[in-house]
Amino acid sequence: MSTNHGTPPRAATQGARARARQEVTAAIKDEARRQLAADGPAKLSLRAVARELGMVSSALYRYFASRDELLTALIIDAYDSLGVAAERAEEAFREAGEDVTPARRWVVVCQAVRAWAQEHRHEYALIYGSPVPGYTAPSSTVQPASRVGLLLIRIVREAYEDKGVALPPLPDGLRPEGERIAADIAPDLPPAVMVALVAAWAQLYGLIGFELFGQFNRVVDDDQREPFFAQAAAQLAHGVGLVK
Amino acid sequence: MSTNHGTPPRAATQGARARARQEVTAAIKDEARRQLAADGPAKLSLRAVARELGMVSSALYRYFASRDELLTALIIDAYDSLGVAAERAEEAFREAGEDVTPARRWVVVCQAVRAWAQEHRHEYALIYGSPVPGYTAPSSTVQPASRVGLLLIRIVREAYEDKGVALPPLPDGLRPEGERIAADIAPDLPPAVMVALVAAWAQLYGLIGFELFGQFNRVVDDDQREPFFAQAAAQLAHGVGLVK
DNA sequence: GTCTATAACGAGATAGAC
DNA sequence: GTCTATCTCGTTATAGAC
Repeated sequence: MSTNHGTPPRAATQGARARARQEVTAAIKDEARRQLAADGPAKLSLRAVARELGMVSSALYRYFASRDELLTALIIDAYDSLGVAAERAEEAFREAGEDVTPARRWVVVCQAVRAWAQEHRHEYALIYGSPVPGYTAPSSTVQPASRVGLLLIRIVREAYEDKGVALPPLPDGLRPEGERIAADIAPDLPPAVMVALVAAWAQLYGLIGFELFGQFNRVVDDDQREPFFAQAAAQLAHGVGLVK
Repeated sequence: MSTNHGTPPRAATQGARARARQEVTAAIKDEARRQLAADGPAKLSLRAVARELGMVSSALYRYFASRDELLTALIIDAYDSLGVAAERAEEAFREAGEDVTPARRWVVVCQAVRAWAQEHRHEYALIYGSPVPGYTAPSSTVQPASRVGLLLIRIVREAYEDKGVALPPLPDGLRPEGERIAADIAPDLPPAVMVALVAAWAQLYGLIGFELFGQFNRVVDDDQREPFFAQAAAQLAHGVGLVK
């Protein structure tokens, strides 16, 4: 209701404050990510972050109420960063590409996830690695965590609308669960597709995690991992019914 | 050169010592596994293990030269325990089962791995979860780590010998790598089979890890996870060319 | 030879008084 | 916000019991 004529106007003052707060928040998270890379999430300590930033530990509590809350912020940031990377890659491919088939879009998304994981291995470990002892993720992480999954669903859905999806029917025992998953997430897709999609989604992270965490070390040559992954991702696309 | 007539004979004496040593070693590892479950591998502490056992920390060094060596022992034990579980399940199925097809044997092994992972979630996290910060596994872990993989290869090989494997050829770019993997691990199998096998192997752990680490929480119903997994494992079998 | 206990070092975290 | 006293940790040196 009150207008503001003064200098500096209230909006600017609040803006400046908000900006400062945002900068400190960002600095805290950056330093926390550095410690994540060095010592892993289990040893993340508010005190150490504060020390490194030249602050006193109590000052940090103005920005994050607890270590767990800082962890949650890092997790949400990681999911969002991964989601944005995947979405951008898919969009760029769709806009620039010739030969845009659903299967190719699927592979592009898989490759984007793999690339992000390799550029952010510690954040990847944070969200898809072992759970942090003593920490349980709050429900605010659920939505960011689903971004990549929803993108994959969108690709399959559009292929399905164009009749570009072909899958054998589900075994009877799984039909009800397939219907439930579909009802929850993508009511327009048949149960068999949803079940295959959830499996492919998990399998994608098996491929990426094995490579990232060294399980391929004496198995797949370093310079062959990219084509190997592309082949496996294409097989996953086939597994959810996307035709070549 | 000196013979021993006394009682107890040397063999028994050594046996007793060796047995005592083995018992203490086992107690140390048991307590370490307990701490693994409570605080994760990053916080595993020799001192805490010693304290809990009523020993003094320096005494532990008679059994493990360092904290990392204790970790290595736990890792090797976990791989071996998992390998034995998978091998036993497969053997039991082969001996008792009617309808023993390669695809069914494959699914049985996958289910055994999943069951072991759920009964030993912290050991599973140790070997297939995020790497432990500051620890790099020595080469002595490589052989135990390959037990399950070799079992899966054996199943596919026997199916291949019976012409029970059908796979499309590899894309040209991956053929050399497929040949290299085959030459290293299973020279009698064609490159396309080996590439598909390595991918399926990684994907299996994606399924298991997602379920274990909570990624399926709002996606697959608790009581439907077993049939869901069985279906996915059967699809993996199909992916390596095992026919129904 | 094999084991355990004492003591210590250097580094880091933590709690609380000020 | 600072300082200090008190913890933990991995690891080693040493001495003595069996």
